[in-house]
Amino acid sequence: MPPRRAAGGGGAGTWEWVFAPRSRGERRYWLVKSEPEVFSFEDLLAAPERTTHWDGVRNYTARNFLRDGMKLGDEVFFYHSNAAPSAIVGTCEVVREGCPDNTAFDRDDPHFDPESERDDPTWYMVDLRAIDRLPRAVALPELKARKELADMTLLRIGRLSVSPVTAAQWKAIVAMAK
DNA sequence: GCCAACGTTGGC
DNA sequence: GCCAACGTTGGC
Repeated sequence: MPPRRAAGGGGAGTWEWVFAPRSRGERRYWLVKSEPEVFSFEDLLAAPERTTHWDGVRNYTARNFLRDGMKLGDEVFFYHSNAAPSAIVGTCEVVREGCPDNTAFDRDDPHFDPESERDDPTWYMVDLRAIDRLPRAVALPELKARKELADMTLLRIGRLSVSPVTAAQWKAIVAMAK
């Protein structure tokens, strides 16, 4: 069930549907954002094994999705933010589940966080492998125009860089991209 | 624990 | 470049 409200970190209960136990073999869906100027879907396709660490996320709600929500084989939309147009452009899959984000321990990394300890890490990442470009990018205004996507977390919480997607939303968007 | 100030994200 | 949204910080 999608969230009733766009509440962010607030009560843990808001995100119960995301962390609820899965039925056997159940696959779930997600969306990650990246500014194409920084790291684009093309960059992911060009990466070794078409895989990258999805690190540097410094928001607790997003961290919880990375650490506890995303499981091997889950599928993930790749969204270009701050782009012209901002759009969902490709799909990837989770190839490694949540593990500590080492960039938080590196003084020279822009995402260094002195509060995060190696034996009790604050921040987590997953590994994502590109599957494919969408046949057609689906731009933000198109998403907003669809009634059945009104509850989509991407549209509700603008600042969240990792967000859940329901199976119905996934299906609708894949159909839009044809 | 409240809330104002501040910083960041990201659409436009 | 502006600004709305909202998460985070810190004073009290």
